[in-house]
Amino acid sequence: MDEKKLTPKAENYSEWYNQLVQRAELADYAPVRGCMVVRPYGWSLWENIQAILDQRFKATGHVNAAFPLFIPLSFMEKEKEHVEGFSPELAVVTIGGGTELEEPLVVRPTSETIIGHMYAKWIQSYRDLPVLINQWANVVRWEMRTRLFLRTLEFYWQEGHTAHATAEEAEAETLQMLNIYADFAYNEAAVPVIPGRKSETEKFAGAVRSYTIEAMMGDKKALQAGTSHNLGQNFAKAFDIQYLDENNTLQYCWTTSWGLSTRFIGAIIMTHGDDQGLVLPPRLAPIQVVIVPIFRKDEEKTQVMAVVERFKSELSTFRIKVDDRTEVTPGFKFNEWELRGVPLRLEIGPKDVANNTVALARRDIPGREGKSFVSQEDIAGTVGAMLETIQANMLANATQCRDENIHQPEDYEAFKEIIAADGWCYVWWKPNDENEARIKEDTKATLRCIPREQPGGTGKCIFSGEEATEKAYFARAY
RNA sequence: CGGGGUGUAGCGCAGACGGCUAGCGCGCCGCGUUUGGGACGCGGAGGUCGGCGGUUCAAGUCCGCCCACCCCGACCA
Repeated sequence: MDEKKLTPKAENYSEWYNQLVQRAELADYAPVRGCMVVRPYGWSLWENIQAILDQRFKATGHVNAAFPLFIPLSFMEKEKEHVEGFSPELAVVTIGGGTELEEPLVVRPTSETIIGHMYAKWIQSYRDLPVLINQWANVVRWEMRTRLFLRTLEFYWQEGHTAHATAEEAEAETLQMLNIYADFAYNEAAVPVIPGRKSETEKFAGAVRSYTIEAMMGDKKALQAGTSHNLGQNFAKAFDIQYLDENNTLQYCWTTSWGLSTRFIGAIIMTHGDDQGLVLPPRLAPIQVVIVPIFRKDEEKTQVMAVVERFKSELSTFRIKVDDRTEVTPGFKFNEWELRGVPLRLEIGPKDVANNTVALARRDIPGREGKSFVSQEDIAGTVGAMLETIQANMLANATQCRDENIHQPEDYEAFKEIIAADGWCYVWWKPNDENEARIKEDTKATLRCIPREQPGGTGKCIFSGEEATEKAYFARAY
């Protein structure tokens, strides 16, 4: 067994994922079961995700704030579905400073309740609306089975919470944020997600309607990569979030919440990663370009490093790293930066100095085919264009892979075969909780989403055969 | 929480039927030679063998209990 190589995806996908996350230094296991340490490289990736989303939230009128980690247990119990959904996975603090607390505190699994409580204080009039707040925070959910980034007891995310005067406004907000997530996934992460609505059984505990962006991982399992919920007046009624309208009538607000977490890093890994390791989309990569100088003698070193220095200043608008370590060979560095998913690598050696060239190796195309020699002239232009090409190619590859694995079976037998072979099914569906549960029992597949884009017309429900007006995606999921 | 597996150096592992100073590869430190796809030589450092208890002249090794982690299921962003 070659310890230098990752376990191939085809051999053991979970093992491939676990090794990759740790060896690329994205995250490590914490001394507490189910918890992770996000290492600097992984956190840097998260910071890039944060920066882009944060900018888009602000561009749509949202502001950031910070709410407490601890929530009175009684708050969680005020909204019936919410407490039913979350009580099994709450971490509860009962002792503080050595004495038993009068009321236990839950470590927030999400912040609808405590934010709802505050909104009730802050909102008096229709003039106070809408309230558009986001927070970047950590939350805790006591999960049974955990995996780095995908499901840990504690994870990092943003949660937006808004309050509106009308149902229409709340729905528009919910969809606006879903669109931001989908656009982010496509255009920044090169993850071709399918935006859609969750079924009754899959929706958020306490929501009227939940929307999701669903992504297909390399093993064809679905991953919910972001969610946006229309909470209707459920939380407004539970927490008395009321306002006086223009006619001096007391009204309940309409609220929403939406979140995207560090799980998205898992989505990036499993959408783009290959047997060499991580493949990061240029727009999000902590390091976009790594420069590997190659030389033997001091004289060569001087010449090579002169070019490297020039590149450093010419490429200053990119996130670059010069790997000038002398204790490892260039070959070692190539493998290491490929493992860590750097989109583009420049190799500069004596031959390049002589020829006024540089070797350009793109991560999205492994091996020799991804390597070319280009002129040193206008290196910034060349690099910029190549990074865009890589970004586009990654999205195209992921989209192709996704579409190749989505099938449209005509009957339930074919449906079961496709699910058994790890495919996704796109089928006519007449909403029915019991039938959905039966499909899950039969096949382990769940209704991932009812996509926003619909073909129109009607068809026969894949399970019941009844006339259905919508199509839905079914797949096994993380 | 059910089923399976694993705990020996930072990582990966080996240590019949108990036996004396616990070993190997990678990594790490030093010196030298190297450097265009995971370099090599020489010399080093590094361990309460997951924990507790038991059996024994003697326990990584046998027995019991506990703990942790991983994988596969049921629940979830």
